[in-house]
Amino acid sequence: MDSLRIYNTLTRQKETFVPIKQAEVSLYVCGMTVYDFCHIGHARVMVVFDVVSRYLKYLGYNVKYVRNITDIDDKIIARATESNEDFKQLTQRFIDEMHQDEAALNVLSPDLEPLATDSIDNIISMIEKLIANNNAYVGTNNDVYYSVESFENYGQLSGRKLEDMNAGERVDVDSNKRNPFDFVLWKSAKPEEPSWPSPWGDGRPGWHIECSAMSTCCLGNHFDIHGGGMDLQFPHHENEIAQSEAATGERYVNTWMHNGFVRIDDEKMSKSLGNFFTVRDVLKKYRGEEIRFFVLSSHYRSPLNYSDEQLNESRSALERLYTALRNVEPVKNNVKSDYIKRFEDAMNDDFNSAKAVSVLFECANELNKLKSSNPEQASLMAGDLLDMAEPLGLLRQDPEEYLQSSTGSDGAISNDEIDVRISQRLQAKVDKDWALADQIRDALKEQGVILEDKGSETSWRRS
RNA sequence: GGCUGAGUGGCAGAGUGGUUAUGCAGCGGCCUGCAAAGCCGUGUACAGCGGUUCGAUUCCGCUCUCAGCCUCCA
Repeated sequence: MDSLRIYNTLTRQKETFVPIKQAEVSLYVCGMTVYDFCHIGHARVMVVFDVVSRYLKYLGYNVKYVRNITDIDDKIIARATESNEDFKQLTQRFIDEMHQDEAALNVLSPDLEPLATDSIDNIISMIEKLIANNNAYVGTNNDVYYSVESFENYGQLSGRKLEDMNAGERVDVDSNKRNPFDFVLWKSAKPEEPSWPSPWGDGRPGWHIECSAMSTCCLGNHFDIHGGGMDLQFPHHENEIAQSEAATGERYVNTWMHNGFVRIDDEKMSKSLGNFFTVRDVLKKYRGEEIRFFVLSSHYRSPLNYSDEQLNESRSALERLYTALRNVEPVKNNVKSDYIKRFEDAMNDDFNSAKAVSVLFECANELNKLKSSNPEQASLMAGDLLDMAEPLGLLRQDPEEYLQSSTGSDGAISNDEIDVRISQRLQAKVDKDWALADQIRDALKEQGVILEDKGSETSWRRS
């Protein structure tokens, strides 16, 4: 397989990826609503699309990656009221926190991170177009609604028909709407709520319109890839298509990508279920790269079960890869090796990172063998390994530093203390006091430090 | 009720119409003072029932089970 194929939710099949403009890719991903810390589900979106963007660049595309920030909505207003804080202050705080989590996961910043509140003008003009085109109407309560019946292809993405959906089964039907599935474009403000002036009175944008406005503004009316979590398929992305295509008269997006959920005990991790772990929490016990590896160890569309066992396995797996890279000077390999080809085959098959990662392990095995027998070849092999890891955002750290870095646990023994213990043990070894040497080694092991003797030298790592 | 998707060895997780995934764990060996790391060897997995086929875990049908969406959620 020599060209990239991507599963398109719109057609429910893998398609050969052909960008609209040669050598350029426009990518939009629905980002966070910033009223709380990111959880592992958010981490998955960030990592998955970071890899999509990195791999497209690896293939030589000039990528424009936009990921929006939703910084105005009901939950933000509610949370700001709760904490008696200006909503802007609240959202800025969590934007900063989000950036910290991203950095910990080695997620590169998108090229653009537009804010909904910076896009009010675009949102208003898009709503005006929709009203002019008879795709939207002003309700008796002065809210502006999109009329789903006015858009012929409504339901194309989620594969559902208006008549098949059970309106009002779980949520009261809003009597201001002409059709229960009509959705809000502009919501008029209650007293004390943040608001912006508009032709329909003071208010704020509805949830879906911001993404239509920001994506088309940043990437044009018609762009290549739009991504997000599975749960955004309906109604969010369905509504984005309806709004954008009705407003611009053009095809909106070619390829829709949706990542699967993170689960806890076979149940979706979500805010509403309350069964979520924040990235911040998990970083107390695991390295960011371990979380990243965990995310990439399964295909992005599959469910991903979160558990300590899984994270522990990711830890062991990364240890193996970094250990292979120890004591070898990587050299860029100008020949495309078999490993690289197989890696690309895997990634070209709808970003199959799980399969791609397995190639890294085979490469590491080869590297381990070569290290003693053929140092020059080993260097090239290490170069290959790092080249493959790059688009995955893995193995970017110095092996020794990584292996000795903190695993997040509090109260860990310091590097200096470890050095002291090791020199004590080396003396014991010289004295052939094996009992003492073993005792020191066992004690360090209890503190998460593994010693490895090589001749008269001892190296260590945290595990 | 409608619409998706999934069920793989002890665990996790790819993949394939007939041949080794990969990682972790286990077992045996080499190495080591002993370890660790590494290397070598080692596992008759593909929910069930039918069908197509010379041959199916892989294709088709049915059944069962699970998850997701139809409401805010990545």
